[in-house]
Amino acid sequence: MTMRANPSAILPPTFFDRQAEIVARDLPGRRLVRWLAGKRVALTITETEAYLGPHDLACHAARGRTERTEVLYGPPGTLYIYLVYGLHWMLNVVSGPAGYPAAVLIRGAGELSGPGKLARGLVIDGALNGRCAAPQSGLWFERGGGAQSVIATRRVSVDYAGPRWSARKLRFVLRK
DNA sequence: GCAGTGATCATA
DNA sequence: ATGATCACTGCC
Repeated sequence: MTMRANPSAILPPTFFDRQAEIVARDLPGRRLVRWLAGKRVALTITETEAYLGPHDLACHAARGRTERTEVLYGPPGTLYIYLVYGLHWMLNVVSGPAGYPAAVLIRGAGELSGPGKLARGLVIDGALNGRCAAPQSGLWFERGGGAQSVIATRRVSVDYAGPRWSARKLRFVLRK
């Protein structure tokens, strides 16, 4: 009989109830856990990006509350998963208080480098959109080491947001 | 360098 | 209904 997760290791909604920038900086080094075909797959998060809210022109919420962005307004720890370029699913976690539309994009974990490859590798798609990051959804986060050194850089592919927002160092990469 | 791919959203 | 855009990837 295997435990799906050590309950005390699971990052609870309160972990995500902080500014997206703080959460994004805190996640590298922690574990992304996926329950797949009766097996636990746990990968160390290597790369994240913060999308700060309606004022952040790179954030989907900057273009208003729509059917797609609705889950961004949900409680912290909600999964926001959407398709981009018709091909790639993006895994995000809603951060900050309920009603405030901000999120953290998980860009890499384990050997999976790049958000599209991460989702594909862990069999993540729109079926998880709007679910809570918890064992019952089959995808959650655990403490792990954390607190290792993290490098902040500019976010990828957000030039459309203009120089002010594309210049912000809101991408966080685990230093090896 | 740039094509593929289709949901989403604004415009009408 | 139509067209532009896109938080990417893989191949040239």
